[in-house]
Amino acid sequence: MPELNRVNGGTSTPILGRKVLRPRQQVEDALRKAVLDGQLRTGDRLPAETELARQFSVSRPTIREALSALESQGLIRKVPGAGGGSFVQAVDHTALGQVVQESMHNLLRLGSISFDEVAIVRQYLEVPAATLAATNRTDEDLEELQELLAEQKRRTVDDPMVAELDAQFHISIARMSGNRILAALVYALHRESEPVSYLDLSPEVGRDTFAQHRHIVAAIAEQDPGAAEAAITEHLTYLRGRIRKHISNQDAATV
Amino acid sequence: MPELNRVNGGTSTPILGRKVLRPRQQVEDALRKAVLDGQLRTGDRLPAETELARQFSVSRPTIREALSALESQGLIRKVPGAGGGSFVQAVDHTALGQVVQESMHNLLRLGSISFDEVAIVRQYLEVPAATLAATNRTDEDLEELQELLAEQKRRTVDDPMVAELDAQFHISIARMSGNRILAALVYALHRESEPVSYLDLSPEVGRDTFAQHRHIVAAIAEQDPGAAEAAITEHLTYLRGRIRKHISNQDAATV
DNA sequence: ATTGTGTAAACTGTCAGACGAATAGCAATT
DNA sequence: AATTGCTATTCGTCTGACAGTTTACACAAT
Repeated sequence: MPELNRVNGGTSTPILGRKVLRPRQQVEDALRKAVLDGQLRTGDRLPAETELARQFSVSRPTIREALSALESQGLIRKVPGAGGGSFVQAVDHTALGQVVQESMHNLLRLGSISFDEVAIVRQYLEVPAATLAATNRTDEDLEELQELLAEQKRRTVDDPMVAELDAQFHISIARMSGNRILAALVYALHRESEPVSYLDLSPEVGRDTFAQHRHIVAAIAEQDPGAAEAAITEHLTYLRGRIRKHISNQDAATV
Repeated sequence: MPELNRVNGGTSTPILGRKVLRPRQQVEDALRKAVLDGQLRTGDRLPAETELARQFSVSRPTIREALSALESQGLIRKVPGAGGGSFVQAVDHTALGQVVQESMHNLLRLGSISFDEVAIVRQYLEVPAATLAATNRTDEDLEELQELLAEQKRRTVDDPMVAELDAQFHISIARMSGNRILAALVYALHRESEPVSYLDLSPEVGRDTFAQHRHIVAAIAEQDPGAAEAAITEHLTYLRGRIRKHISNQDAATV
């Protein structure tokens, strides 16, 4: 009596019994495929929910559930009102950054990961980001960094904008690396680790970090990857010694 | 006449006009908050949809839409049937890995990012992963690596399991780093870059990479981070020169 | 010519109620 | 002990309706 399941590795592929796909799942899969295969392009408008319900021979709530899933993934955007509908979205690497940030935010809240883990991984990626930025930056990139520097120079350490400007500085460098995944990950990691918030920020530390930022920008200006790597490494090492302990953290704190 | 909007940075916080929250959004936010604040614990069962509809004074489809959003985020799991319902899930860093993998998969399909970007970032993270694994590995970790090595030794380069065993090898090392974010990111980056699939895999290359894997494991066994870093760097450098060009890729290919 | 107001149309958001599908638990039968 | 049948409880899907939102257009007022 031959076995009715074909054995493949550790799992069995049934000959007869296939897992049925529920209506909502079929609709969701079909629409996602249309988007990912390029059959639907960015900006294209999907038919109205009532029309999709007619085309797929399902009820409108089933369509709604499938569309909501695609919206959660960022593949479409829903617009109410006349001229509304579901529109295919331009999905780029910033969607990855946001999805990572949101997921890490939840995990931090749940205690599944720690700030230290976030901060350490951020540092692993900031070094190559600066190095690549030195190689790949444009003139406009450089101007932008210099403007950020000028804005930082105008601030004292008690200004609430200091943390935001620092974030913009590092996130911009990652963007200028030319590697979009690096940019997305550094964005998310930076936003979730909030390094400046945990820094013991005296006026002296403010001056030191500003000088280090200037060295980083100079290396990027000179398009010198080695100098950029050295400058960012020095900056991160300096900061590592000046972190207040996290209140909820039992381990040695790092930024 | 004072302005009715309080200006804060580039955005305005209205004094009077606040963006209204739709019923579904309120329900979703309330349930998410209950999970993230620890009011609901892993394994807890939420009330039935009809009961939640009664408690929130909304219709059941509205509850369903809110629950579906939470399920998309991995915060709950829905179970049909008697004894079913919505259960709070244990969310750990593997959820981050999956979310990143899915997002990157879509972005690759859409052409928003390239394989090279994925592969390069993976390499940036594999070096510290091996280094940390040398420091933080347990005896069980080491046994697992040695078992993976033994399994790899049994395979010839045309065996379809070679790619999977290589993936397991690298992903396991990242897990042994003890940094959960690193583990999650390396998992996703490895799964999406599929390095072995793009390798020009001759028997000689197979032997060389196996020897390199053995050096990596030896360094991890000795708990020597410097040796682990050197071994993984050598391995990645070796592989970088032996990649077939990506079919859809215009740039120089790397792994 | 420009601005403001009202209306209609077209879409999504939500509601109410019903039935189908899936599942666990329990009792009866073999 | 294993199998089958039944019941209750939940989620999944359906139908139909109304509410809310938005755009476009027509018309009146300036």
